[in-house]
Amino acid sequence: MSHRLYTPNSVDNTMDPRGLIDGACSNNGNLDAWVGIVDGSQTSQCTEICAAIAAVRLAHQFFLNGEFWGAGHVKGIILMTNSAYLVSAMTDWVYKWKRNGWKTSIRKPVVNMEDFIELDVLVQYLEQNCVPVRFWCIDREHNTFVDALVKAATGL
Amino acid sequence: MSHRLYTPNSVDNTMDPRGLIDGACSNNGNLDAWVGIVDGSQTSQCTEICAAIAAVRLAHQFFLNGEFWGAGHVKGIILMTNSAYLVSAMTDWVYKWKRNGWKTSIRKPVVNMEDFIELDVLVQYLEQNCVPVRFWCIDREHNTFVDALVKAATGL
RNA sequence: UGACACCGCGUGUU
DNA sequence: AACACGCGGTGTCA
Repeated sequence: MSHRLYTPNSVDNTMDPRGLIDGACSNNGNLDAWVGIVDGSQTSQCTEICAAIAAVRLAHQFFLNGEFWGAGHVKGIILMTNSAYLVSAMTDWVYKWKRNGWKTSIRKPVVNMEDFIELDVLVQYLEQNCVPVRFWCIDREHNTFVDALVKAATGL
Repeated sequence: MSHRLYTPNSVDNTMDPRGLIDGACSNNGNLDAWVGIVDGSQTSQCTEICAAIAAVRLAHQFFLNGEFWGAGHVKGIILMTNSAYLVSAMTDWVYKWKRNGWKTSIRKPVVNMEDFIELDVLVQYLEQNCVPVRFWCIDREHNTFVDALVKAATGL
């Protein structure tokens, strides 16, 4: 995949490990926060999932491998996104999909199945290692905080 | 029934009497063409049938009563809809239903029986008066023509 | 199992 | 304003 991954260069050691993620596709999408994905060939939904995957991978390095900032100071992560699609998928639909063989409500195959499986595996691994992972949906109006992080991360 | 019926305000006298019909339910459906039905309490299937009934009633006034545009210039009507349910029902299933006492393939009563009967009576009456009635199923992709009529009829 | 319709929500791009 | 991508639900039939 030809993703561009954004991560903050310098982060406060005591920062609350809540993750703001965002995905964008094509030439005008360069939003990011803790983790952002920009890809020109994927669908918008795919970039949202890939951003979540990258964020959870960071969480793995942080919590399990202790590569970032020294581990052990926090108890879980919260992924905040404006994608109701992503939140509903990871908090509701995945459980049905794993039961029914990844079929849509109209019995068609789930389109981003592989990415969702990858994300789910990473999340479940964290959960089993006592690192709760939560998905929060935040609305467009409350993105002032996100914008600030975007500017800080991209140096704009 | 609390239907709203749309018909064109001014129609060319020589217009081809092919009917584009459409039904929608709830608050966001105000598509129409020659005949459109909007209802907030019926099912989507019911509105499709009701739109067909309204269209055939217009055909009655046009062909049999001569109320519209002067009769006698055309030889039949074609109802174009995107509802495979309506087309299959009127071109295939009704004949079985009239034979088997309006029973589904799993021996349940046909849900919109009364509306189908009303429509069938109107259609048969036209047919017996040498006015052929045909149902065509048109797909979503070829709705450019329909959209133009919708805009003209609704004044958007 | 398949088909069609209707409705709702969100995202992305121009 | 337009396009496309994704999901859920209900109503109907074969």
